[in-house]
Formats: sequence, structure tokens, C-alpha cells
Amino acid sequence: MQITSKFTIAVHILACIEYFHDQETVTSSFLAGSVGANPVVVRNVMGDLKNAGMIRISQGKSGITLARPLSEITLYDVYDAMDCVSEAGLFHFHENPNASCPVGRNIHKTMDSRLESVQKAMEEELKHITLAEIAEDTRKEILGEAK
Amino acid sequence: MQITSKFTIAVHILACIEYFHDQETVTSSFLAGSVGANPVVVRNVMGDLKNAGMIRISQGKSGITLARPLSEITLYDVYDAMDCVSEAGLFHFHENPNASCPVGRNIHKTMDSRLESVQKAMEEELKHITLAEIAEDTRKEILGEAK
DNA sequence: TATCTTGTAATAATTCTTCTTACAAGATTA
DNA sequence: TAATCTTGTAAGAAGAATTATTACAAGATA
Repeated sequence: MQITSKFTIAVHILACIEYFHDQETVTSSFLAGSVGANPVVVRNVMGDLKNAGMIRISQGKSGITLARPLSEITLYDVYDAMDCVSEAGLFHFHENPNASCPVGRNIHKTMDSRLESVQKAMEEELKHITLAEIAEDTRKEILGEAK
Repeated sequence: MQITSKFTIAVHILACIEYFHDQETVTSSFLAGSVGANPVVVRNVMGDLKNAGMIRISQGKSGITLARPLSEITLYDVYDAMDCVSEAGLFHFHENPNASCPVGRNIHKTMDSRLESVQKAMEEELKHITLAEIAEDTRKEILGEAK
């Protein structure tokens, strides 16, 4: 089980917009080229990022741009925008516990709050990481390559 | 995306073994009845729990028993035994970032350590919760029902 | 020895995710 | 204004992963 690749694609896209904004007109096709995915999946991710207020989309020369600085976007914001985890939560509860068994009809309730806290721990960690860090590290890696 | 229901099934099973061990002979069919799943999935989960040293399996009157007290089993132990998350990690990285794009060939490296720390935060939280807590709360809920 | 239970393979069914094609609608620029 | 480019979205195909089920051999028990 893994969290949808839309999440890492979204991060990749944001890093690209930041990196290329003053050299190229950034379009969905351009991004799809860097990501290595079909332009349509990129456009869908773009749509989610736009709805979340992270990017602006123009068909003109300005292309796709950041709507706010990467320092104000955390991994959690992206995770949230991509709907990485369903309404039901990170953990899949088995569907048919037997209500005529005392354990069966109570175990769900007993686990729920604890599993929520586990999910929350992950989400809190995501909030501590900004896209700015990632973009900056990426830039450093690229500069490092020159040697 | 959700973590396999084998995880909650395993917790349910452990709670059942604890709850019923002095009233019933606990078998895979009995457990399957409480869980509401096919006996084969229960047996597979049982196999994993046995390999992890949490339960003992007998075909006789003793049935399935705990191999160590629930206070010494954490949700992480169960999570680990069920192989809830693949080798590749919790986050699915998109497969084909373009190596001829500077961002494309560096973004993976840049994200990896951070995503690992996020996954680790979740796993640490799992380590803080014991099966004993859950079994105890379940017992309390059951007693509460009597009113 | 008859019965019950586990272990496991094989397979089917279902659900999710990802990819792809196609095209309408909006924006841009010459 | 017309030609071109880009986005937004629907529809569907393909693929992967998860879960359920049948079947049966082998081991344990009484």
C-alpha cells in the first residue's frame, strides 16, 4: 500500500515551476516532460494545486506560476490538496466485524481514536517540511553536479 | 489509499484470543466468525502473528494462545508483522522522472530523507500503543454495555 | 482410526490506481 | 479576427493490488 504518486508529482511540479520560472514558459507539457508522465495527469494535479491556491494558471507567455512563495507551502498542504488519504482514514478497517460477538462489536470503537492519533502524527510531520527546503536542496544538488 | 485491513484484523484477533482464552477453544473458524472474514484470511494473519512470536497455534483443546502478554505487543509489532508498507516506503514515488531535466534527476534524492522521516513519525506513534490498552478498553466497553 | 484444524496453493472477484485518447472551450498573439 | 496553443474534463482502457474463496494435503487430537 502506498500513498498516491500524485503527491510526489505535485511536489516535483512545484519545484519545477520555481526552478524554471525565469527561463521558460512553464506549461503542462513542459512539466509532463520533466515528470515523465502524461500531460493529463499533470493537468489534473495542476487543477488541484490551483484549487488549493498554490499556483496560478495562464495560457499566455507567463505560463504556470506560483501563487504564493514555497516557504509558505508545506508538504501537508500538498498532501491535503491531493486527497492522499480517504475520508475513512489511513487504516483500512475490516468491513464486517460480527456484532453478536462482544469483541467484534466494540473493537472498532476501541481502535479508532488511536489510529487517528497515528495518522495525525504523520500529518504533523508533513507540516514541518516546506517546499522551499526541498526546492533549495534541489538547487544545491544541481549546482553540485557541475563539479 | 489505505493500509491493509490485515492490520486491524490482526489486532481484532489478538483481542479475541485474550478475551476468550478461558471460555472457548479459539480456532481460526471461531476467529473468522468474530472478524467477519473468510477463515483463510484469518489463518494467513495467524501465520504472520506466529512467525512474529506473538501467538502459539495448537490444533488441540488449547487452541490458539498468546505467546507473550499483550502489554509486550505494540501496534508497531503488528504493523511490522503484517508488512503493511512495502519496501519502497509509504509514499509512492512517480516512476519516470526525466533524467535530462535537472529537477527531474534530483527531486527524488531531495525528497527521500524527508518522506522517510514522515513515515518514521507514524511508526513511532504506533510503538507507543500497546495491545493491552486496546484489549482493556474493549473489555471496559463490553462491561459498559451491561447497563 | 475418525475427526478436526491448520497451512498453502491456485484462482477469482473486486476495487484502486494510473495511463491514454479525444475533444470542447478559453486564451493568446500575430 | 483567425490561427494556434493550452487547459479542463469526460470516458474508457490497462494494469496493479487487495481481498475473498475453493480445494486439499498434512498434522494433531481424542
